Amino acid sequence: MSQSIKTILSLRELILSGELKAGERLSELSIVDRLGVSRTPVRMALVRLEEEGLLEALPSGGYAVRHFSEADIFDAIETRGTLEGLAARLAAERGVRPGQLAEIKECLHGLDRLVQGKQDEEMFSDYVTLNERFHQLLIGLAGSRVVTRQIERAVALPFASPSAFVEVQAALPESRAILLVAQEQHRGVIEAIEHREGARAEALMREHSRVAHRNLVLALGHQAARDLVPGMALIRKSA
Amino acid sequence: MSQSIKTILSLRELILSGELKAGERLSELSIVDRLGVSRTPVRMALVRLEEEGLLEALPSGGYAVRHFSEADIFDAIETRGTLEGLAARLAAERGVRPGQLAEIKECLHGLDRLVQGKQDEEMFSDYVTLNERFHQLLIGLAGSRVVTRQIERAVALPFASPSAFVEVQAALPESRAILLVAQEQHRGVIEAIEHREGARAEALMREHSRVAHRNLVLALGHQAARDLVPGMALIRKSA
DNA sequence: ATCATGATTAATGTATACATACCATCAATA
DNA sequence: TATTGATGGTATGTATACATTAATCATGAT
Repeated sequence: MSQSIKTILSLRELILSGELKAGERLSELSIVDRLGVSRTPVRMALVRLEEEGLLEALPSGGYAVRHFSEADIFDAIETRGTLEGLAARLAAERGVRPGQLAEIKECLHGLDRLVQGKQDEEMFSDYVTLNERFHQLLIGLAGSRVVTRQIERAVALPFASPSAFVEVQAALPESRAILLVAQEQHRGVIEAIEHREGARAEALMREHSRVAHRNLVLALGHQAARDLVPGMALIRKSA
Repeated sequence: MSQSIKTILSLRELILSGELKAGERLSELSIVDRLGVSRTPVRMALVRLEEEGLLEALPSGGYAVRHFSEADIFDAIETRGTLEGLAARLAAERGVRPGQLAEIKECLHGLDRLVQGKQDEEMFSDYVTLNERFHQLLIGLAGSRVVTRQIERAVALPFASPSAFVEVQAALPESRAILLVAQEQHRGVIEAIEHREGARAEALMREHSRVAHRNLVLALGHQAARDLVPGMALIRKSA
């Protein structure tokens, strides 16, 4: 593995764990000292993490750990929902190949089995995997490199991912109900795409993203659940 | 001006002008020879242009000039419209400060005066400036850093910008009609935001982006107009 | 006391030497 | 003849020395 990749992974971990505090300026040399690689891969990692949204470039040069408000998380989720809605609508309007449909339906049935089974840790872990796959496949149904790329950027933020709040969900009493609702939305979107119902597909996908909104609000209420939100270390009350 | 910035500007120009052909692989050394800067700023420029969407990273390392299909342009415009629609809806739902509203209304009236005046080169040049400003201000009305950032990325592609097809438009017989329609949409969006009509604001902003769709189709028909489309050198029939 | 100005320091920006991985070409052997 | 291996060249990856710019602090004058 290259030094650049190693540096990206290490830095990302340091940021998400809160070891590097939000707002903190990151000098290249301090990272060199900390991680033991030269400035070149460090610079590369800083650029990539800025692109990812974890860092912000300072006007005078250099980078600082970005901080987010609760409103930012909300907006990131809304943005993802909007773009996934676009993907779903395009898929419905343009039609999809039978093979693709079969593939995502299989994924859908896998999720069905999980949701109907008993809820233990393994189940939530499998759910995350299958859920990510579902969203990935759905984006693929739109058949658009441009849209795919844009969504990839939108979900790069740790709390914007479709599965960002599943861990939180697992700790909530409402978890089964939420899973059932989310799965019904999965089913509906595929049905809408199959029937070429663009508006329905879009609306459902948008609403689906609001499951994350709800989980966010619930998580912010329960102190225990807060710490399960990925990237929570970056959240500040204001700004 | 830094060497990195100079390299980015030079490379972008070479790519958009078609001097570097779509699909062509760019080795760092060849650029070093061509532009007379060292590998370090060249590498930085390559990373930034990949982020911008003009280059694609090859699996084996290195970069190639990206190429686009007509469908890609279409999707890029649709993506921008969707995100600007999101911004308009959020602005309407959340409300905007009177100062902001006054500012964009002033911009709107400036556009009014231009559209009603006679259409010469200077007018189209001013139109591009004011139109960019209008879109910029509108995005600001949403008051969301996350949404702003996402839109900035979406319009980075040369043909995705709100003003990408204005030059084309100027060369078309339908240009006055198109300008009038576009301006009516501008007016309607602001009115909708002012009246807190989220759905209307979103729908109008989406439809507004389809002015670019129409201009694209018209441009592709007229051979003379084709060359006025920014980034046309990157367009290939397939892929 | 405050502001300005200079020196000092520390940061990023740049160039380049060196390491390494990949690819193509050619030769040798099965 | 085909396939495999060795070998060279060319690319990117990395480290680091050097240049340049920006921030900071101290010192002086107003």
